[in-house]
Amino acid sequence: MPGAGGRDGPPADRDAPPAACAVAVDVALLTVRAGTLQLLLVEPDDDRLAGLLALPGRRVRDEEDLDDTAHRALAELAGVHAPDAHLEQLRTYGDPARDPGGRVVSVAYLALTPSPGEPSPRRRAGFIDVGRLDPVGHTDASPPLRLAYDHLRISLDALERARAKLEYTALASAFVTEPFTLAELRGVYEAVWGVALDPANFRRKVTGTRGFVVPTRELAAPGPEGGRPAKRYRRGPAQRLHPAMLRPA
Amino acid sequence: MPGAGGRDGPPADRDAPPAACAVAVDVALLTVRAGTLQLLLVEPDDDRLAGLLALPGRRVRDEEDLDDTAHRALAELAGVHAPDAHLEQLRTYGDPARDPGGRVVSVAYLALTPSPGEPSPRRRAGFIDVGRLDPVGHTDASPPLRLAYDHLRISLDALERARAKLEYTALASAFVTEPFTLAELRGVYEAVWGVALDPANFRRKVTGTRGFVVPTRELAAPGPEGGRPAKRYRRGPAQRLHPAMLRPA
DNA sequence: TCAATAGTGTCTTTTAGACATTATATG
DNA sequence: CATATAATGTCTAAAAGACACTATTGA
Repeated sequence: MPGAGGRDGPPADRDAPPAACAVAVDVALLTVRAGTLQLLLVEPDDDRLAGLLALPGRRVRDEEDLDDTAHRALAELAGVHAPDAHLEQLRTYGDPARDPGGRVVSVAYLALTPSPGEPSPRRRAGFIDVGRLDPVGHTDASPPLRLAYDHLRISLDALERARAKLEYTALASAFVTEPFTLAELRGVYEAVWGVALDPANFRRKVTGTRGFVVPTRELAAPGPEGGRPAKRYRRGPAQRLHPAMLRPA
Repeated sequence: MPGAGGRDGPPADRDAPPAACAVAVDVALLTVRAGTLQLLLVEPDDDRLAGLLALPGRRVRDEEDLDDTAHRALAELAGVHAPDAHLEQLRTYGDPARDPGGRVVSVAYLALTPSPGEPSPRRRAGFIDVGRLDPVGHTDASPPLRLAYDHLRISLDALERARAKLEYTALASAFVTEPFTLAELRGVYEAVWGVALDPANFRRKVTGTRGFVVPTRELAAPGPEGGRPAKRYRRGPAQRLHPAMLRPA
């Protein structure tokens, strides 16, 4: 609701003044590296949070659009400059107690990018395998990850959003660089969903969905052990998949 | 991003102070009445907005959860008390220029309820047919509706969200009161999507999806012109539909 | 009886899944 | 040649869509 200036009518209806309010943006950036889905995390500067990891996040500046804050958080805190990344709002987390230091309403974003070739992030930032977010099944070699604030919940929500959106949108191509092979695209689904897909049926589904991918005339170089060269494709204009590509039960 | 208190490290990295920031909640409440999908709108108190309609919205109070603000906006501005309504976040609108009176970040909600028996809202509030939101196809009897701020866009986003969610979730039952007949549930899909569905195939789909609806032993009274009495059902535990009920092309 | 609405059965088309087969590369 | 990966074809099972048919009410 806008109208902060003068909308709320007679004094009896007027809301309480804003007092100590803060709006921030936190970004859950997912990428596929080495066949696994990974999440970008940073070490908070706050010493009171030593030993914890957090999503990159920044306060929203005056006159700054929320999307710009998201890009700035990635750049300033993780050295990630990804202007072409897919960026969408996840949801807004507004529990009054979510930050013990004061009320902060956080607009969480989901970002999807192809894997940066190098371990790009400068600063104290890096990618973790999303499997380490799972509250169960940890080992000595992979202790349970501790995230600051409610960032574990945000991360899990982002993960579920990404998994769900692969089903009914063409978003998987946001994880690969153009041009790409269908094996690469299939690898995205397999990494995000954690399942193996039948290459033949996957191909039939993808190429049979109008506008999902468009073929080029290029061929990819085979791997070191040979194999038929794969055709390369680019993203098509389709946003939604009809019908959806359902996760195997 | 929380950590308003002390997270941002050295002064060089510190974000600008919050200054004049405001967070509000706007609610797009949809219901099905008389076979059509309708949206709840109110008249803003602000005289500068005379002639416009708006979504019910309120500032978020200190220590108030966002969901609570949504319920309060419905109650205070439209007299709608619907604690059991389906309420979910739509997205957050943060364009610095969206409110000419000052920066207001608005967390928009989508609310779905069964039709209130009476034209319940007190105050200057009422339901409009969502067809009137369409930017094209207006007549003299139905002039184009003018909404305040960016509330037209929010309303259209809410509409599309509701339409999409009927496909792959069991959310349609949020529009009907229990117990309900399958014809009533089908009427929800037809009103929200604006299409006619085959009763037989709809029944097969709904009853064949585990946990969507559970039968009772009750029968509904036939209409004034007769007809076989319909069985009544209640909502089942399923949240998602597998596979989805796709909108007809 | 008829009209109206609820519910069932059946057939066809489409889509998904399993998996065999062919094609093109490396060593 | 063998092996590896890409691409195509075929069969079966599941689901969607069209629509005939039966069931139960009011007038």
